[in-house]
Amino acid sequence: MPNATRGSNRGPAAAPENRRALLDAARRVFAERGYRAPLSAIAQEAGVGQGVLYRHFPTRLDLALEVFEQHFVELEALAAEPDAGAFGRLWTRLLELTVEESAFVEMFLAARHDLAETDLADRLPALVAATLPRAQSAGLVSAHLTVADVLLLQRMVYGVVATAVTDDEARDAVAQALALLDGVLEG
Amino acid sequence: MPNATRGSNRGPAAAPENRRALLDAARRVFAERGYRAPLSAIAQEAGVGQGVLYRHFPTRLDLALEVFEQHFVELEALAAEPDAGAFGRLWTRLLELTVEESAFVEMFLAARHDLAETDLADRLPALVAATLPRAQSAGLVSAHLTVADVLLLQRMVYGVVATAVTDDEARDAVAQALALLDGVLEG
Amino acid sequence: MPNATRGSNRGPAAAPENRRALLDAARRVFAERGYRAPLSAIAQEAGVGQGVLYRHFPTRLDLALEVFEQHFVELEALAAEPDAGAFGRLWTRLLELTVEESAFVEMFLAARHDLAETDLADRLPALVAATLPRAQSAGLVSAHLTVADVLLLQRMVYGVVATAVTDDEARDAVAQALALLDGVLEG
Amino acid sequence: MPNATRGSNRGPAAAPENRRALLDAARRVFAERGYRAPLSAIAQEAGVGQGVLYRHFPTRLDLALEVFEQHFVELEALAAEPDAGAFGRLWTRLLELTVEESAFVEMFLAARHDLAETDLADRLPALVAATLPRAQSAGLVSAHLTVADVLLLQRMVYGVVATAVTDDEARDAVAQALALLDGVLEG
DNA sequence: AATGAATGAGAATTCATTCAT
DNA sequence: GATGAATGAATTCTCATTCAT
Repeated sequence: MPNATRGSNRGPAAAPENRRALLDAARRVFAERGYRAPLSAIAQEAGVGQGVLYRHFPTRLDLALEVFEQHFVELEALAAEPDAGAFGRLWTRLLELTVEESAFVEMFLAARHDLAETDLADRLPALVAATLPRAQSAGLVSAHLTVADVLLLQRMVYGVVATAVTDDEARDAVAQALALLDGVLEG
Repeated sequence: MPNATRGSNRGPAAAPENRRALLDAARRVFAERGYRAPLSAIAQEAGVGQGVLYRHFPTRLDLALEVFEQHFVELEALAAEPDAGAFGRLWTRLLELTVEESAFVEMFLAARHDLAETDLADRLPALVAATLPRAQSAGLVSAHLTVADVLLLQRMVYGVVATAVTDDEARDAVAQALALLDGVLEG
Repeated sequence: MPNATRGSNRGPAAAPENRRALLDAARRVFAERGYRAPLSAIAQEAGVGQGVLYRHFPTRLDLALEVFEQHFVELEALAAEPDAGAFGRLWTRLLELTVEESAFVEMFLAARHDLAETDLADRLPALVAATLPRAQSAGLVSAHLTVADVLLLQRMVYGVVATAVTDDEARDAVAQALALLDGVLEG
Repeated sequence: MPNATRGSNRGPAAAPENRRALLDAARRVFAERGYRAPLSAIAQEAGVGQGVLYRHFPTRLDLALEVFEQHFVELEALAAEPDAGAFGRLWTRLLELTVEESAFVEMFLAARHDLAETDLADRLPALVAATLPRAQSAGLVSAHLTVADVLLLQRMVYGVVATAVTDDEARDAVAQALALLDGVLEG
């Protein structure tokens, strides 16, 4: 019979705050210790009990999905802009995310199999499909490039980052890779 | 009183055999259950006690390194052939390994940080450096390609495989990626 | 500023209704998931907050007692009828309860030790004592049977039900047991 | 990364001793705290680590089965004797077990559903079937009694014990129940 | 008086590692 | 040198209970 410890029960009002703290903690902990880090570490880092974590995010995947979600929201906002430059900005931000948030990469890799059941995999293609044609019409991107090609290019950049030893090396290697791919991307 | 075969303790003579069995088991288990599979599973699969595993391979990394080693030996044999086609065969085999032994990819990713202290990272560049020039002289490969470029291309293929959902998808995606990269590779 | 219906807090007026809902939920949940089912499941099934459950029933036992109480009220009504057949109807209903509400049996077993402090144990004997003599005078039941015997017989039926694998088997086994006991019960 | 604590590793030689200690501890703990007692309590009571418990008995049921097994071995020994009195001695011991080891009763009840997949349920009937006819031929037991009847009678005694408040009350109540059943059992 | 989130202790399970034989 | 059992810390998940609102 667990004893609820008398102490700082800040009541339901703390719920949204706790949720936010958990997401922040998850991002930090996943980044530092990998996607398989103990959930208890995340709860502790967020300064909440284990139960709160489970209430807000029943599974590890729910937590990961929410972290992914935040990034997707940002990308979708970029893709929603109607001008021809939207694709370019989307692609740029995607590369930035890939390079800067290498934990995001690792998390995605680790969660990949679990994610199969979600629609996450379809959201990025949709964004590319929505923006690529306009960029091609405007002559900003090679007309031969398909949506599948773009996604493949991103996966290739992914590989460079994933195999990089340090963040700096990742940055340099991606730059070099993009130089190699120059002819492929541009018209 | 020689009373050797009590139980299944086959004595010192079995050491090399055990070592081999452990390596085979490690490859199978890593492939099936990932690099983080329990070491006990490997010992069991090899049909030896846990202690034997620890005697031969004090850490998980030692086991992984040895598995990598076997692949490197093969690649080095390919690179050692003196003809202009050596680079092509090396590259082909490298891609095969990347695609077919996806566990190898995962293992490498998982062990990456631990591997930083080893010389594994330098051996592949050495092989490329030894074979690429001959292939370029023979006009088989674009003269603009550097050793660094080749390694980068391999990492890109890596990314495609690492992000693939299934082995089949990996194969298809790599084929498509290579088609995209065609202009880069060939003269 | 009366701003009552914020959320679904229906206020004090809902108290009796909540109590009833909790009892119904408790019966259902105990039946489906056993006496050790999480209290939160009962609150949820009742559609009320956890706090309400604790307000109405401070302990799991209070909840169980109340469920028992409802059955006792029914049995006491049967025993209150003044005719010679009252004992027979009481006995019949007792057997039905034992057989049909197997969760009731389990609950009683599980709560048995806690129940020792209550007067539950005395109420059934009282009902038997109140009705048995009239049935014996009318020659409906063996004159040798004591109140203690009847209670013992019920416990024996209990044992048959408690050890039954399925409800159907319980029914059959009780019938067979009663056949065995025929000579004991009747005059 | 769990640290194996340096300490009292008495080596494999302790295995049988540990197994015995675990069984004894299980019997004690089940008796005192019920079949659902924490497994950790059993390991502690036995003076071994949790892992040892899991090695010897992967599931709670395995532990319970082994405890049951010990009793069955005893009963089977009784039933194996070829004289007409075997049934009587089996029945007597069965009642003793039912009464004296009330934890055994509780354990059986609690494990009942898990036990469905085992052959435990068939072993007791087999013992009765093997001994009852001889007792009947010798006129020691009513010729009308079937194997099913005997098992039913045992379940009825079971019920009496299961619903008893104390061990003493159980003993008295069983005696009284057997008196009631006298006519049923004897010829 | 109701709500429902927070708390954290408890229990099950898994493994890396050690070590007696 | 091999065996395989022992150890126990670490992790996940569950709930009884409290309490701010």
